[in-house]
Amino acid sequence: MNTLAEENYLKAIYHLSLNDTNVSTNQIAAAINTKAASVTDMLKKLADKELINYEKYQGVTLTNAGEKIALHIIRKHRLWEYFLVEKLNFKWDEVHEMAEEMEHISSVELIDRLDKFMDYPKHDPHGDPIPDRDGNFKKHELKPIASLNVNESGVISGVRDHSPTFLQYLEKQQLTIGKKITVTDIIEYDNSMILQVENITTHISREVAKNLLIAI
Amino acid sequence: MNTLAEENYLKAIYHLSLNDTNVSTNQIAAAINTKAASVTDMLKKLADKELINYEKYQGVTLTNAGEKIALHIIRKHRLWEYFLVEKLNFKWDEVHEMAEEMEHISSVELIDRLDKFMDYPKHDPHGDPIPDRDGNFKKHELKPIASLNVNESGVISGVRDHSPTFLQYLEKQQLTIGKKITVTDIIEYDNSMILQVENITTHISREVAKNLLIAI
DNA sequence: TAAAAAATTTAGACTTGTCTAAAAATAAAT
DNA sequence: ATTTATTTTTAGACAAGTCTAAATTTTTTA
Repeated sequence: MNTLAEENYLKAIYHLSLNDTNVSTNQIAAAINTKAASVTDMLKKLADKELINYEKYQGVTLTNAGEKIALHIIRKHRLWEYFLVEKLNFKWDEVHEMAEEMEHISSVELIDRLDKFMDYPKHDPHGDPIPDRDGNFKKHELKPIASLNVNESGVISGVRDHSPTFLQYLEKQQLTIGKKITVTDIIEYDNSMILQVENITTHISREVAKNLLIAI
Repeated sequence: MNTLAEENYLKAIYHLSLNDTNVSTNQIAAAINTKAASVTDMLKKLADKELINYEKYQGVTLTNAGEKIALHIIRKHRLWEYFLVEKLNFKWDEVHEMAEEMEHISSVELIDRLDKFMDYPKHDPHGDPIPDRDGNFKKHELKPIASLNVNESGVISGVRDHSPTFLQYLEKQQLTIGKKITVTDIIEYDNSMILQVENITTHISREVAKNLLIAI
């Protein structure tokens, strides 16, 4: 088994890999809240274990083995988040920190039974896909509301910013997963958007529109 | 917050305190699977934090603060065990190791909601009492089946040995929590006992009779 | 009650994961 | 294409938790 620190590095590298193929030392340091020197040390260990491909100064990629571990941790994180929201009635902005601890519980059998108990959910409370036990998931293609034109519609299906502040704001505006929205107007001056969310009208900034995703 | 190691020491000391008021270094070392020298080191740290009363060579007791932490960990352990058995359908001999990890999840709110979700169970799958959020529980008085005479009865309410082997044996003999048993005979030769368990007759050794508990 | 045995503590070392400060390599800019 | 700035790595140190071996204290036993 891997240590808690190793798991956190692999997870961070996985997430960063979604934006950049090669992940840099500084990116990891920022993501994991450590110093670059500490990251370098850990990268050597992970490379020794053949969980990452690492060449000095060149950044890293996950090996298949490393990606498998990362996806298993992400599976656990997202299943526990689903559990916390659906069974224990937490709000979607409250569950991240708890899941951050729970994702390190090791039993595979436990997580498979949890999955079954909740009837194999496909997405976590923020719309992120839950990998199956083999690490497979279909990444539903999403695009920001910001990419819509006037009179176009979509179903809210994910967020790009997972911060509690943003999630709380969305909750208050009823901009939650599954809601159908239509862009009724775009204000030229600041590119902010007027949305029709079911029978409510909402005005969101460009910033929000960029971070709120709909299914393609 | 306390480290994982500290939590494990406090828990071990609590359990050992139930049998001996003063817990010795060697007892802790055995319980926690470390060496006596390591225990001494940790005892100093716990004493500095005022979680235990420690005087060199004299063994330790928990302070109120230490006991409170221990009871909270035990609360979490037992609630998770209950969850694993009642919600995820694990058997009572399968859950200890998993709960051993889950008991260190820190959120108090999480554990209180879990408690509510399961409708405030009073005992874990092995019959051990679950402390409430303040660390209170009524320790139901139990006695071993070995203390019964012929024709006396009782309801199985706990075990003294929590090992999977013992639990599996009991399961097979249908000697599980809540079952009513009556002693129909005691064999003079080896003090083994013949039990009537609902409509089944079972023969158990003295050893088993000592480790299987009924409500007084 | 003095010697032997057992339990406990101290001393010193090791591993994991982190840090700061300095050195080296890469990337950016004039 | 050099110099400058940025990024990354190395070197050396530290805290937590553990270990072995040796020293010390307590307990047991003759």
